[in-house]
Amino acid sequence: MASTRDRIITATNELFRRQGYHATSLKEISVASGATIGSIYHFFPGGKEALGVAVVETTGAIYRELFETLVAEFDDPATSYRQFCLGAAAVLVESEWLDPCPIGGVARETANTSEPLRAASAAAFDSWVEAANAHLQGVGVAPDRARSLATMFVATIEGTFVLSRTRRSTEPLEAAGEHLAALVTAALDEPAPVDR
Amino acid sequence: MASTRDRIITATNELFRRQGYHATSLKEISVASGATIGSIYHFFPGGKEALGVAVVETTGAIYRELFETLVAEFDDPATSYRQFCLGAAAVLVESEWLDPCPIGGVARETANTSEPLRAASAAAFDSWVEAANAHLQGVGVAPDRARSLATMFVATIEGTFVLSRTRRSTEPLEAAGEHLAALVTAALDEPAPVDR
DNA sequence: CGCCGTCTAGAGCGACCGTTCTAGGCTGGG
DNA sequence: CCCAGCCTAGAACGGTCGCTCTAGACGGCG
Repeated sequence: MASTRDRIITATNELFRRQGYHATSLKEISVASGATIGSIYHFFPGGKEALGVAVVETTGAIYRELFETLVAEFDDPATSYRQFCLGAAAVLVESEWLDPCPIGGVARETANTSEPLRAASAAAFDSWVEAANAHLQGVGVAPDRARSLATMFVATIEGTFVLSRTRRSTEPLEAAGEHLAALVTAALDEPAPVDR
Repeated sequence: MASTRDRIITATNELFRRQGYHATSLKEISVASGATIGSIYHFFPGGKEALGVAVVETTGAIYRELFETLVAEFDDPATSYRQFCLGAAAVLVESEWLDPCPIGGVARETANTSEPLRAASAAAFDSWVEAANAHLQGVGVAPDRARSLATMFVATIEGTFVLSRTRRSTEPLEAAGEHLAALVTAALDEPAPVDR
């Protein structure tokens, strides 16, 4: 059985994915994790906000690793990004439309009301952009273009999560996979900037 | 002075943009709008949920019109989408990082917990996709490709809002503007599908 | 065995939540 | 002038929130 701390984080992660930050109470987390309120405050003396930061940091690191392993499975870079979207679509359907990413929700709810949570979310997003940037540069995309495309990738993924989940359709993720693949292919074909 | 009902909706819209659905209380809405709790329940007998639906529907319609007028200002379609992103970036900075779109937050918070709010959010997103779809087909993009690109556009916009706001940077919106413009240009150049 | 730091247990705090209720002002038509 | 209607006012409800506190269970080490 996982440690109490890990169970608290895992349970909180799932509750955030289902209903977000503010709609999730410590009592719910207590019940779902099998830990008492006292245990939660023992491991996270900063209360709900500190627990939220820990969840964001943990999930951010896991997803970064997931991206890196998943993207390394394909020889063609464009295929990697398309498959990433299709994989996310499968997760979305299997989980019955749980948000694949608890961080997006936390970020949206707290970007103007909690600096610790905003900063933790920004750091997670930054690490993903950096991972995609490194991958794109590794396959030959010019540096400035790679960073811009990496940012676009992370933003589009987050946006398609919202759209697909709200509309109960994998169509946005499939469309994003195709268009992101096209952008990657274009960036590989013509490494020079295409500014107007 | 605007009608009480309108003031309630406007105030709620702004509070949702700042802090989301669950973090906004009826008391806050009452103070911000200058209407009493009794008035809120008079105009929205369904309570907070019904008020949320009204806000989503109102904002959804306004933004659809905004898109249509804004996109008609430019002759080159690619420029329209780039300018849309740049305009959103300006709004974001001017409002000191208020979420430009209350619907995305509401959708993310309630997609699995309130069917009326989920349905209203989905309808708003659908109407935007339809507006972009109509615009793209109007400038000569093939139907299936136009719909896919329109979906990608709405998803990317929502995603860049989250990323830009969380990171306190307009960079994601600027990157999205460039890449969306490139996708539109490509769709105009080669109307045939580019599937692998 | 006895001790101590780590972790768990659960009652209880004040504050605030969404909601309901009754009563009173205000306005336009008879 | 009166009165019926729509709208406002604000107290009050039960419930739940995040959080604090004290007490005890557990296990490794001297």
